Amino acid sequence: MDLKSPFSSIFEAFLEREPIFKNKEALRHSYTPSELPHREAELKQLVSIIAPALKGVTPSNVLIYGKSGTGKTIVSRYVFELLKEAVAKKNYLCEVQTIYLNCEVTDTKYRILATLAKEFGENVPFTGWPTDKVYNAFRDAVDKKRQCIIILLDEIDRLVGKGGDNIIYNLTRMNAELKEARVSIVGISNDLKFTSYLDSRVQSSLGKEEIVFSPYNAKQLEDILKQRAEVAFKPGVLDDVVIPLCAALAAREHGDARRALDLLRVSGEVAERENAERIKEEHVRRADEKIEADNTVEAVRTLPAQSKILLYSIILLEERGEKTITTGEVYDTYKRLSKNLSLDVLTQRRVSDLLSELDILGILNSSVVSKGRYGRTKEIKLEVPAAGMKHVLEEDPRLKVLSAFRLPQMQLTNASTER
DNA sequence: TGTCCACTGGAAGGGAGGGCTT
DNA sequence: AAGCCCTCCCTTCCAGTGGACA
Repeated sequence: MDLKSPFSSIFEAFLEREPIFKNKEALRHSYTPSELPHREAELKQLVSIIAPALKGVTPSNVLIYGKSGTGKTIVSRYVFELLKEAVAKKNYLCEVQTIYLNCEVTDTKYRILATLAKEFGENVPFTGWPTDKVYNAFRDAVDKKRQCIIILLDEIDRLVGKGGDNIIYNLTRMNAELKEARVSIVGISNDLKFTSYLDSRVQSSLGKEEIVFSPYNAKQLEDILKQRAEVAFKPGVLDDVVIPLCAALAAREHGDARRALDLLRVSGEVAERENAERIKEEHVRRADEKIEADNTVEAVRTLPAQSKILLYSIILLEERGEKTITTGEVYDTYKRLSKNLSLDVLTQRRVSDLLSELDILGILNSSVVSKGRYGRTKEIKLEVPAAGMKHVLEEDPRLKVLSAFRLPQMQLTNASTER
């Protein structure tokens, strides 16, 4: 290849460009900074609850509440790290072990017990054993020696209603069965009302101590961003307005520090892609839009096939100019599309659940309305741009043929459902 | 005032799919 | 291979309901 071609310098130019970032990792959620601004009080509170473990006294169970991005996880993990360091330094009376579990990932009784048991060297399969057996394996493994186990259950509210409340009960009652070891639970929940769904015995045992993380305000978010920006960016690349703007935009969303960090990082990426030397207000604005759009596209792309068809049905109805879209209409259209694709047709009951899931994802908005004599139904509105989403859906090879599908024209009378 | 529509949403349970033990 | 167990997705059944209409 002729290296004098006009493209030959493209890579060099790319490499020579002064990057904006010094260490982008500092803006990731997983990064643990050396200090946690505006969370000193919560940190001390948690330390004071857990510290007795070092003296061989079983710490009370703790529940930590707060919305997403208020620093619950990072503070807890930070405290766990401090605890580990303390244990490593001195020979304390009691051995202390900490375990972190995210209940969004590990969301069933079986999986939690299996993960815990594995943590203690037990060989438990992904599935197959009766849950009691896994529990026994875990309990016996823990009880082999005198030690204090502190289990951090992140997003503990995810366990409720999936049979997982049972596991919380088991874990909180476990000490009664242990001879040598002691177990304490630290639960982290986004949902303030979460305990009300629990058995009252579990409620009192789990909520012995409670710590509430209030949302950050814009000023506090600014401090956090400043601290991270110092590590993440080269000096002088940030316009003065950038950090306050990121903070303000994130504060609008219940003071979510994660959102603020994402915003700052994506702003940097947008600027970098444009070969800009500094990050300016416009980059932040564009980053904000990009994050929003990316989130929904990703959510839609990863939907199961049936939900995609359902969403496609709603888009078609909206394109046809329906002012109000009801469950019945969606189900009708969905049936046609599914038959068109020779896929199984789910029942209306199931479809109703899928619609609720789409609602929770923020892809659509449904509200139950009563039309008097004409029954009760959900009124459904799309929360995403129809045309753009149609495109995303048609990317799915299974749905591709639907681009040729045409809905019959709107009828003047409310035709009853056909079979 | 009662009726009745078009659903909603809870409960129970079936069965496929994964994986174990004996 | 047979007999279990767990999870996920789904169906079936059904009581409940807000409000327009007769």
